[in-house]
Amino acid sequence: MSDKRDEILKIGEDLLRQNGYNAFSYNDISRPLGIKNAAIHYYFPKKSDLGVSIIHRNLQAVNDLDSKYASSSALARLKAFMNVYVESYKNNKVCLVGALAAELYSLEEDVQRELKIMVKDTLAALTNILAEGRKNGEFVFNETPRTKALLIITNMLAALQLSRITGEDDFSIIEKAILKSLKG
Amino acid sequence: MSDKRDEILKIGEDLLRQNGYNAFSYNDISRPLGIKNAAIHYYFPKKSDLGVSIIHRNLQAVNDLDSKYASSSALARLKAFMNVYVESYKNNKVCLVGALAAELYSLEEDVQRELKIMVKDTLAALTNILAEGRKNGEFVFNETPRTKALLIITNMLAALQLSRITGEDDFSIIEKAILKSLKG
DNA sequence: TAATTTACTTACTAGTATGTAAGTTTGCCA
DNA sequence: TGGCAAACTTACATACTAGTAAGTAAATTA
Repeated sequence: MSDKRDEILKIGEDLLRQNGYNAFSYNDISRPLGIKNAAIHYYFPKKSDLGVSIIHRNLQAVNDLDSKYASSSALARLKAFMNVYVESYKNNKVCLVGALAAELYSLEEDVQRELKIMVKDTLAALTNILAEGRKNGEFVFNETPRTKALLIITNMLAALQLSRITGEDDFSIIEKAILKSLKG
Repeated sequence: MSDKRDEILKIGEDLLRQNGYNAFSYNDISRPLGIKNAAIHYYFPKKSDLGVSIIHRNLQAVNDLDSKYASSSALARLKAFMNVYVESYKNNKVCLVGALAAELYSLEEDVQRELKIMVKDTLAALTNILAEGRKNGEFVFNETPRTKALLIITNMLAALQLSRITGEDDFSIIEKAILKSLKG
């Protein structure tokens, strides 16, 4: 995989998560790289190809994280999971799913399809962490693991969106409340 | 306030909440109304004027709801509040805040400003309902009222975004979990 | 060394977006 | 009945946008 292809993906993802999918153009990517917009089409013929690749890269990151921490405690795995959102928060970005979900019906079909896969995988990963954590006594909660995962993911996803607006440190408040809610 | 102005606002809001702010044009609004795109500019010279008005209309709706149920129980008020999201869910739309938050930095300054006001007001309204509900024994929760409000709003906001993707009835699962979490 | 591939650039098409300016129709009001 | 304002339309300017086609220099491979 070439350097430039990776740089394009990185800049594209940044723009997508800062401004939205329909708010960035190939020129916005090519300009900081000092190349022409047609060069982006060389790597990603259509914008949807870029969109799909950005999601794919994130999906791999989720899976890599999952296997890297496979033998760690459920709490460590949860914190690694949540850290993805913490990093986003520090950089004033929303998460990929949150960025794309709002514009869902304006997205090309292949992008929608890849997004669905990512959501399914992410939700499954968190459900798994929660289920194991409860089994070994690390976590306490009343909902089913999948329901609790839904609650946590929605909290984190929207916390990123909201705290950009309120300007307060609402993200951290929510983050702490989630961790507290898992203690008996 | 003219009929047409209201129709424009309604169609604009629908498009905004289905596809996103940067995904609809004045033509998308004028076509179903059988008028020309320049006619929309007559009512809303700039797109940001339309954006601001759409938010303003929603803000009023939140406040109207607030005063309409002023003398009702906290649970009834909470249910009225949550019903706004339930209606959105039925129509496959995200909420206004969720739609705009994702594209925040691509929005014109006046739209960003109005959005901030709406978020502040909405959060204050829910915080109030929760605080009163706890005071009179209707609700039980450990967090501060504002934190609990943040948790509930993020749950609802992102539930709308996520359930469009998963295709499951995850919205209803989350809705029930929220209500249950307020019982002692 | 010749042929081919990679990684682009140049130049362009076609379509769409926001927005403006000037003109037209319709109905009301003095 | 004359004038004026509301609610448009017509026509246009400007600026992007995604995407394509053809060409090119440099590196790689046969």
